[in-house]
Amino acid sequence: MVADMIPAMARSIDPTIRMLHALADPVRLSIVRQLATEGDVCACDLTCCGTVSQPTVSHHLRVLRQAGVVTAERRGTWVHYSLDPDAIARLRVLAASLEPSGPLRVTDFAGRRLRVLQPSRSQEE
Amino acid sequence: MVADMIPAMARSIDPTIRMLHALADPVRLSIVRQLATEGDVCACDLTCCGTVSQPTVSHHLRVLRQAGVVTAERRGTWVHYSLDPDAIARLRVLAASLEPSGPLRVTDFAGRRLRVLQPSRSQEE
DNA sequence: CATCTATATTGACAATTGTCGATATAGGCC
DNA sequence: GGCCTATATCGACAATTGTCAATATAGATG
Repeated sequence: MVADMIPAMARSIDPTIRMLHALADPVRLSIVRQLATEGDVCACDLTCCGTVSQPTVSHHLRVLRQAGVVTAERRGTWVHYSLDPDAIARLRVLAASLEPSGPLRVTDFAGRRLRVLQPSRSQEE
Repeated sequence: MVADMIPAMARSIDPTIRMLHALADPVRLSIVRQLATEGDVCACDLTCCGTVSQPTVSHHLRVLRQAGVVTAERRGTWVHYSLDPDAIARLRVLAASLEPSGPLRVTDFAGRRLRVLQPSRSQEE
């Protein structure tokens, strides 16, 4: 119905991108870390401990939900959030797939490096 | 000198956020995956295989460099890019810290769940 | 029903982002 | 020096994002 209104990142086909994007925000990563520590947190606690407004927290929780990072369950008036273990597993799999010893890694040609230069200073920072 | 011109995300204090943000783009994750597979790739190969222009690839490589995800070394005319193993290690550590069995995890109260509701349908998707 | 609290949505805005064409820089080679 | 190729930067633009105040919705309780 309102499918055309879904933002591009939310409708990105690659769930890994959606997960990374959801995690790549200070407020959202803070929420995720709190959920990882405390396991099951009421939205009101997430609201109170942050530096941003309640609608902003609600917005970030929606982004996390749509990315599959968290799940929500209503308990009466309150809504409790938890990390989705599958999402964390996907993150671990991603890290493993990028690891130098990863399954698909083709080794670079041994010792082929000619010299190592830092990228010219002016462009960094 | 031009310090005021650095975008907010690039000067984010949390290197984890910078790394996640750098990975949370289709073009950049594609580059990172190619580097994970092939190990050491010339920028010209990254340019040719993509669907975006050369300046765009160069821009994304800069984002990845500034986030510490990749390193660059010049070999004559060419610049070869590699994944920074430290960045991948940081990603693995992050995944581990979010894992349900993670070190800081406080278990949720056993069996305390009252009921499980999907968030109201209209807001998802 | 009315009222209260918790959470979500809407609408607006400034800031950031991804993209490109044009241009600049750097290195190799004649 | 001049020329060629590879890469980076610049300038501009549309699209997306994070944020808030205001409002709406949902559930509990009187």
